[in-house]
Amino acid sequence: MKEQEYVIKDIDSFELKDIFDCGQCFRWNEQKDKSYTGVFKNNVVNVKKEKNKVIFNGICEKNIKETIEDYFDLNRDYEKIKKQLANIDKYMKTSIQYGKGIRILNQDLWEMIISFIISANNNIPRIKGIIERLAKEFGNEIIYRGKKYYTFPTAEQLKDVTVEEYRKLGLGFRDIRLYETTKMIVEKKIDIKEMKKNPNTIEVREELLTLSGVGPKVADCILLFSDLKRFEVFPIDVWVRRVMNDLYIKKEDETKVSKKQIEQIAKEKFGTLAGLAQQYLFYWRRGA
DNA sequence: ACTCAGGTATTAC
DNA sequence: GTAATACCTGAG
Repeated sequence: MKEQEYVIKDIDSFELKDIFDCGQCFRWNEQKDKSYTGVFKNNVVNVKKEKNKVIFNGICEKNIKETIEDYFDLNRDYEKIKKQLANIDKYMKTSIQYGKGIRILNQDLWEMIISFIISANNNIPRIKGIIERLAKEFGNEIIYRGKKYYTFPTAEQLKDVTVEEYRKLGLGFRDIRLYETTKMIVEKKIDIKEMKKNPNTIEVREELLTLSGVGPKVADCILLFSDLKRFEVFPIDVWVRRVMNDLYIKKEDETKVSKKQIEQIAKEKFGTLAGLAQQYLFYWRRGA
């Protein structure tokens, strides 16, 4: 396939570091020239920011302009969203200033399910390593600028992988979860295509929770970061618990703060934009 | 050697 | 329902 290019001038709310380091994705890596290269669906793309321009270059299955507009959520007015959230209080204002270039990517649902199962009780370098090894072992090769890249393996491609093989790739105790979840999806016990059509987030969440390795936090990450795009959820991990306690609850021991309390505060403060608020707060507190 | 990291599943009150 | 505990692995 041939390289394509797409250039955008004067775009708001678009900073490479904020987008790729805010915790939503695992397959974008910074290059020597400060650009980022990543693999998503059957595409390999390099993104570079120069002055008032953003340059997208890569191998895309379809038209690069449409591919990028969809993946980078370019048709959403983040300036408007940020204004709304910044009005809530001074903490939101601060965190939004910090992560002003964040955009929530439209990532593949299946990839997000597997990626966030892997993320459980794990650290980012290791999560990224595992995903790369999975892709190299079971995904498709794409050559871009003389270098080999690998697509995220489909459910079909993981169908016959054994628990032992996963263990060899360093999955650890998540091996069985990957195996079982893949099986459920391939056998259509859970139909992830139908999920996208269901506007009832509560129902979709319940369905996700039946998958092995998917608990409340992972389910919410999937809902928020995949192309399900449910902005009303509020994934609570250690960092979010920390920042919510620091700002709004102020208990001595943050680990004793109940999830319920955090959820309630998130709902009344942030409403349908809770997921976005979570991202700004998470990124700010973590100080990436 | 030992702790910790984007939690979940299991078991026990 | 809510609380305690084990769990692969590899980096610091």
